[in-house]
Amino acid sequence: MPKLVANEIATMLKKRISAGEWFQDGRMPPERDLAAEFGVARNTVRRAVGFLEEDGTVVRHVGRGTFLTATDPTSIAAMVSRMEGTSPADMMEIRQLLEPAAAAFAATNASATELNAVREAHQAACEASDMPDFEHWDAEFHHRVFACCRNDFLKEIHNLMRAIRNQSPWFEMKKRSFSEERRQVYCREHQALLDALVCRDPDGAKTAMLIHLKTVEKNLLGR
Amino acid sequence: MPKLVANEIATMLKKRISAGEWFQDGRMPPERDLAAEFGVARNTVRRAVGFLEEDGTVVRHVGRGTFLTATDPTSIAAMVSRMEGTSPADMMEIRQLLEPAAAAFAATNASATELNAVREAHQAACEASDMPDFEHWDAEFHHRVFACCRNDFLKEIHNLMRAIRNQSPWFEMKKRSFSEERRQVYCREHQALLDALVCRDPDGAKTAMLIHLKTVEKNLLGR
DNA sequence: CTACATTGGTTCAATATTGGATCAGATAAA
DNA sequence: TTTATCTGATCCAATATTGAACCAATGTAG
Repeated sequence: MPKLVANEIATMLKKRISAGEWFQDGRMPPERDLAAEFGVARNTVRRAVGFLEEDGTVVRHVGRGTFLTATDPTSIAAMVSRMEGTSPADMMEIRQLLEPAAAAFAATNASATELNAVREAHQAACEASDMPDFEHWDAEFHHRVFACCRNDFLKEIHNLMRAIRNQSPWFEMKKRSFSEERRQVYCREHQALLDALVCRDPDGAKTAMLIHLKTVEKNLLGR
Repeated sequence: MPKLVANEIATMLKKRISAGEWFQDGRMPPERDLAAEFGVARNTVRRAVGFLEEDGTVVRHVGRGTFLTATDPTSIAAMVSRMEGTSPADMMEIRQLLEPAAAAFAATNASATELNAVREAHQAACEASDMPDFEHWDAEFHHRVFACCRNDFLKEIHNLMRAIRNQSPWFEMKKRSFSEERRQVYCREHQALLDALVCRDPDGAKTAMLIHLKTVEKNLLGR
């Protein structure tokens, strides 16, 4: 069941743990200190830490303190939690690695039905009236390109990237960098990519995707 | 200025949900906040949210809040479990996409310390006496190349691939395809890659990695 | 060893937050 | 007009948070 402030505090604590905050001695600050730091009552911190105790990321001892359990860095859960802290710059670098290649795969592998799905997402993005609507169809467009690749693993990697980018700090960033002018540029670039796909032109698709991602990077990171 | 009706608000909310706005903890803002944000009475927001509740996209709890029900397709756990079923062919395709690029990054970004770590893993693999030992240092060699990339996300993707390949069906496959002769080929190819890295030759490193992975693919998939 | 400070464990009453429900009046469309 | 919808307001019920006090286990200084 979802929780409120306590849950948010638990999330913050997890982030700071996975960022390596208290790894030197594995000991967390006292609950009273955390309460003061977060500006909430100790009871609330206690609930938050209770959640961490439930998933076993932490153990508590009366009179001694709260300690991190030795998390296996090779566990998939640990990897995923580290991935969630991916910086926008790192993410864009990998997108520029994967997505042009995916576009090239798509040009040779896509079925007519799949290409139609890409086209539909493109048109919906072009007709979108506001930022969340456009954002949705933009993401859907990229996702449907990956769906054409016939490589399930690649598709899942893209799902992972999409999920990371859907987290709130990213959302704020995208909202800041959005403008009607940029939306129209994106639509033109999507169109170029779509054209290359229907022409079954792998190199053209690859190039079109790379150009598009360079634009996105410039808008998002401001460089 | 068009008037906001409950239905329109409902569709706006749906868009924002599908754009990933509140996925971080699945909790929507309080109705009173939404009412203020949309500049509309709370009753109207209540009807709008009521529609979302009817389609089951949302559940409401008195005193707690309104929560998204859609967790599944975007759940990271679900993605990872799908990834675990990745076929060797799909995996090799993505390795050939990522690892040559990673090798190129490594050639330009690696510190001397990191290059030494790569060399150590290479030597340990060359001196390995049995297949599990070699397998370990081989994986470690590739991992240390990724560690040179200065892109944490890329490093984690490689961790993920490594974890998947460490599962038992993969191990059996690797055991079948192993031979002393092949081990020596791998060592020579690793050496070529290492040489390119210490020469700070991105293109050479990329090519060496690609050649190596083609060999691995041929041995593993028999084609 | 003793005395004291620190820290997590527990409980309780008061307050704040949040969704649920209803009503009278205003506004707009048919 | 009639009908439907939105508004602004009020109260209720369920849940969360607060602030405080006290307990028990542990560590530390003397």
